Amino acid sequence: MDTRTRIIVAAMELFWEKGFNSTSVADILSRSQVNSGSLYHFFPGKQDVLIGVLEAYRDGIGEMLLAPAWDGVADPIEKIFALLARYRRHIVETDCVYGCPIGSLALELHEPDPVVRALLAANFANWTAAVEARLVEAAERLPADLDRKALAEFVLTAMEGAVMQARTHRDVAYFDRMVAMLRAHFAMLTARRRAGLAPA
Amino acid sequence: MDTRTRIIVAAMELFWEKGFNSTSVADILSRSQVNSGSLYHFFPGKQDVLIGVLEAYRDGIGEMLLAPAWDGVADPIEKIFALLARYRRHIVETDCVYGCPIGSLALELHEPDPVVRALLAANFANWTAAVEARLVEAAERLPADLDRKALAEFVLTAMEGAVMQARTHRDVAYFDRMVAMLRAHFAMLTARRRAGLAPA
DNA sequence: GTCTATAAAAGGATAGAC
DNA sequence: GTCTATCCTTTTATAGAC
Repeated sequence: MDTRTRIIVAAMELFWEKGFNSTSVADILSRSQVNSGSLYHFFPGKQDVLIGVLEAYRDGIGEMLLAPAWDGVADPIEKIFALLARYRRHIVETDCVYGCPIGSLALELHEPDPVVRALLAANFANWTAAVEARLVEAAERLPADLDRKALAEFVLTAMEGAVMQARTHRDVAYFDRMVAMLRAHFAMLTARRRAGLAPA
Repeated sequence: MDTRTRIIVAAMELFWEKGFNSTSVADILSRSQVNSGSLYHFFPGKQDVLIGVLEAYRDGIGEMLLAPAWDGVADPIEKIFALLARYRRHIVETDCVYGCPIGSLALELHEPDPVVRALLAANFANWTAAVEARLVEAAERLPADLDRKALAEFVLTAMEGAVMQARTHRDVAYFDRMVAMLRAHFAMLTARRRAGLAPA
């Protein structure tokens, strides 16, 4: 693994574990086994390392997140819940300290520069686009007048909020209850489609 | 206003504007017009100022948040949406940089000490308890088998997630679409109650 | 309880040889 | 591209007079 990549990987881990502000450049150097001079050769400053990390998340969403989550799952709506199940696994495996790396950075950085903010937004947009595509695949089971973009975003916001609650309360049950509510929401939508009713 | 209160108020504002880690003790001293010696007379350290801030939020939820939001609103379900409208106003008034002060701290602090974590959890618990109480008031319009605690938490998680999205994209529309989805959810629940159907 | 001065450490970033 | 040494600023916290 080349030096630049080692730095990005180390920073990715550290920003996720401790946040951006609580991670020092010394932390990154120590974990990546790189010297100060090398890091500043590749990156003008700490903020540019963050940009590299956010680009890596953006470019890796398919391979790192979606593909593993959807392995062996064919049904489009089940793919959405399989994605949520992936987050549940992260929560359990970290004893409920898991935080979505993008969501945590989005709330930690109060005055991000435009490039950073755009990358955070792009990461969220890719996530919802992937969910929205599954809703399009399942179109015949959902109400014809459904706002698919809004529902895809709703899944993301519910996931982010639930991760926050599970983490704060140190209890996966908060995440599970969110999933149950979303399941109920989808059940009511498909019921509405089957009944051929006008919008509720 | 006494010194201790001035410190808490200044810190409350600063933690909300810049976050905990990005606020220095010097920032708090400057805004509150207090000297170093006085601050450390009242608080052992910066973290204890945070504890004071979280206690103030916890003790002030009724007066600072719920009462203003519910002024002139009688219907229990509308009170829930009036609370969300309050957040919408904050978002608009801050040009979409608004972040929920508790939610932001919950994600920024990756290894909070037990007292801080418990206070964050207590703040969330009070919020959902207030929503849950409105759901109890509206019980006759909702399905009998509804998990009211889960729905109250769902409202909180959706709000937190939507505030995150609106802020990251710098666009209230993300918040508005979440509210529309929640409205649809409530509409489907009340329709289910009126139809007297079994759980979807 | 409040004031000023300052200690002690950590942080981001740079210099310059190799 | 990599190495070591180091500068400079910021930050939390303390000392001790009043």
